Amino acid sequence: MNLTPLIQTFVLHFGEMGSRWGINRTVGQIYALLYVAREPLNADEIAEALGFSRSNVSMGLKELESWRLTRVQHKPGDRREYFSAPEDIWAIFRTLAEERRKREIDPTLSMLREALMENVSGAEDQHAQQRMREMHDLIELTTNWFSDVQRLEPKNLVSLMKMGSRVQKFLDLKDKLKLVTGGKSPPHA
Amino acid sequence: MNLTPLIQTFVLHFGEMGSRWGINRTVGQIYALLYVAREPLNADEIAEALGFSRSNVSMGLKELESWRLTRVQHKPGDRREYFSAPEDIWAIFRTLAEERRKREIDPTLSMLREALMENVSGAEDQHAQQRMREMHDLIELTTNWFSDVQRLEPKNLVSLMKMGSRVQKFLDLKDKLKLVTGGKSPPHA
DNA sequence: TTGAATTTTCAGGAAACTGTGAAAATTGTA
DNA sequence: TACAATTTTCACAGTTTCCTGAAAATTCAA
Repeated sequence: MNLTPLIQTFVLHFGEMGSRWGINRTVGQIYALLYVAREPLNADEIAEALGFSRSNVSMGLKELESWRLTRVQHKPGDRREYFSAPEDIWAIFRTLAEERRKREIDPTLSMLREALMENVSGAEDQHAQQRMREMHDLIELTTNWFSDVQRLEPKNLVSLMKMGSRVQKFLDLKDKLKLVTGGKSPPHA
Repeated sequence: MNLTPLIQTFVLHFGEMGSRWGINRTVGQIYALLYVAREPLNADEIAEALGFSRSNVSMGLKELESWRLTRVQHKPGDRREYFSAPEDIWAIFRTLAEERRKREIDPTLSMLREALMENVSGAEDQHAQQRMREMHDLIELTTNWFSDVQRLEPKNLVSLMKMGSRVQKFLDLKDKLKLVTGGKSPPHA
């Protein structure tokens, strides 16, 4: 690895973290490198910088592409592809959340919905269905809310977050004044 | 596995999902089983139901305990320990979030803070530091907000979530009326 | 079309992770 | 204290995942 110590620490950390998240070390390191790099990098430069084989880098980049986390561009007079991470970290965050939803949450919700359609009789199964319903409702509520909120302008999202739990006071306000919504029922209810 | 088909599907699904999340299959299946079980189960019952060795179950349960996701109780005249998942799924969710924060987010924030303290000169490192700062700020903002919001009563949390992005309208209201906060600066700013 | 540059695929060795049974340790009771 | 019940530890065999180099495929310029 011919990286500055600063960048090396960062890259190694995300390699480790990746493994805990079911993402392989190579992929974590490649993305960490792209994320901090000043310029887009080609596959050879990545392999060189991280000490991985060229083919390993190729597979890692494909994996990242399947997550829509990279941008590819070309330089004039150079056939090689140059990879980078998006400038906007909120965009990265959103993409990550969308992909995880598609790959993990949605299949889980489908499985739960099918299980809840079953007509069961035993007390064991009835209880299990009740628990699955609770899980289904929680997952559906939180993910719908998450994608709702992510549609806000980043600026507004930040100010919402900075309010933290004081947002509650506005909900109380709403209950008292019945303003704005005029009593319409909420979505996803 | 001598489980009803309904429960078996659920258990197998979480075994698979677990692997994608860096949680091993055994642990995922054990927790799925505890989650839907009507009664607390002892280790032998779990091993029997899932077809795992007794020792594997023992290790899986220890792992779950280290995540604070299980409750242990005893039956009168029976020395064995009986395991269950908490009744309240919001509590499970909160515990999971707290543990992940402790294990993954906090170490990452420390690493980033240390990297940001470094006094660097090269343009490469200066850019890297800038990117790390953006990441640090985003992680800190979202996790602080998350733990703030999780302190709300579940009932209020649910109504907040059901509002989705319409919460924005209340922020506009705040800006117009300068009510409630009276212009105090927000936390974590 | 040819061929050099580049990327991708893939078989198989290396490394990491899992799951087991046997043995050790712990726990509770007589 | 002794001992039976129960839980935990651990070395190792089995399995999965990772990574590589060699070969195949693709791309593009001449």
